[in-house]
Amino acid sequence: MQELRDYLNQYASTLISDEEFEVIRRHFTPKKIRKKQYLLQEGEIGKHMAFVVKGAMRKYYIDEKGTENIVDLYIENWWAGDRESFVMFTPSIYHIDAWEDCELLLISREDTLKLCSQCRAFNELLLKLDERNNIAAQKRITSSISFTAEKRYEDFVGSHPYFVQRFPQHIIASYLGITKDTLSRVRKKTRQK
Amino acid sequence: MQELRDYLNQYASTLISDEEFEVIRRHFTPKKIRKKQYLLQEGEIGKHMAFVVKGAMRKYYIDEKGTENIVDLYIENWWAGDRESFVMFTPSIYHIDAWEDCELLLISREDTLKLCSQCRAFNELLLKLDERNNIAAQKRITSSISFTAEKRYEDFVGSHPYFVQRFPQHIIASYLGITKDTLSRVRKKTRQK
DNA sequence: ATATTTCATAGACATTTGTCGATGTTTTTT
DNA sequence: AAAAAACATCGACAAATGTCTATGAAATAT
Repeated sequence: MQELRDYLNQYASTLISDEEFEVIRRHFTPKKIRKKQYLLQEGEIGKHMAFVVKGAMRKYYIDEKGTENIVDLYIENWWAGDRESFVMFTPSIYHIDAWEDCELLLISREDTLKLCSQCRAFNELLLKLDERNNIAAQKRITSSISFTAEKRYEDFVGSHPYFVQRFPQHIIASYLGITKDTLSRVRKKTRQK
Repeated sequence: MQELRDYLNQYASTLISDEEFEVIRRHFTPKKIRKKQYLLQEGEIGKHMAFVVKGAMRKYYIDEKGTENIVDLYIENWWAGDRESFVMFTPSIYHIDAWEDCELLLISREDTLKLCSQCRAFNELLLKLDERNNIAAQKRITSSISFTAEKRYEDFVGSHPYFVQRFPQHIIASYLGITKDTLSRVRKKTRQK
């Protein structure tokens, strides 16, 4: 759990006390899942958000052709989950599975709301997290609607170097909204410079 | 200001009292801007978020070729601003200007934080708003990295019918990350069905 | 150690989307 | 009312990206 505490302290405006952390800790459930296992499957309701203590995960949906379209990637200190399903209690269109063996900390919607009203630090965390997520989402949208494949990849490598080491190219290509073949071409071109 | 109050009540878990609204109201500054005027220009720090009481706005950045790339559109009851610049106090890469004459309510970063800690309803609002924004952003990302131009437009018309009436096609095309010519083709194809 | 699966690259070709210049219409400005 | 600007569409061509099949290397499972 120390990982979560360190993480919270990064976001809180003041250090989290032992008692405070004890309250927070009690609302999370540890869970381990092995490579290739699902945290969430299409059609299910995403009852939990998962803090990634260790491991790597991906979120994707499967289109009419049966192709996996990766929409999110997660490693340590990221939150995995389908926010829409989690908030609205609607069936998810996404799958989330483990790309590596994972250690997670789960929290339910109910406990999120409870913690949020009970614990100042947690409320703050959520606000800042969403803020950060929104900023990141805006950047990703800007990039995906107006950059070429080449620039998108450059950008990605620059801002997420760790992801490049943890996931193979065809996964990253899909995350960027291009095919593995196009990514391969882009990399070749870059190499020649 | 009634517009803001109605809006807040949609999000608050309980109706907002007169005193409470008075506190909130005091933190906002009304501002009118005419068509084509800027709310924010590239290089400036986005010191305010703007609640759109009336009118229509767009947010875009200008690339090396001098092309405007629309990244966001706003009409009544939307929040306009560059969140990154607003939160981090960094110069914005975006322009935000009025597409129609606008009535806005501005709030500064400082006042946002103040209100947030003073007023339960406002804190709740921010949480829910960010939540909704994140969900919408996820959808837009999913759409822009994995749908064709045709499906993206269909999707857009379905979820934002009002925008279609307020903005010309070349603006919407840019928002979707395609050219006006491609959108014109897509529409022609759809018409023939 | 061997067999199997996953991964990255390549080339040929198809499809989608972008670019550009032209045209006619509508809207706005003067 | 006339002139100017903004808008939507079109066609021809170019560029970017997708599709598919094949190949060899690397990683993983048996």
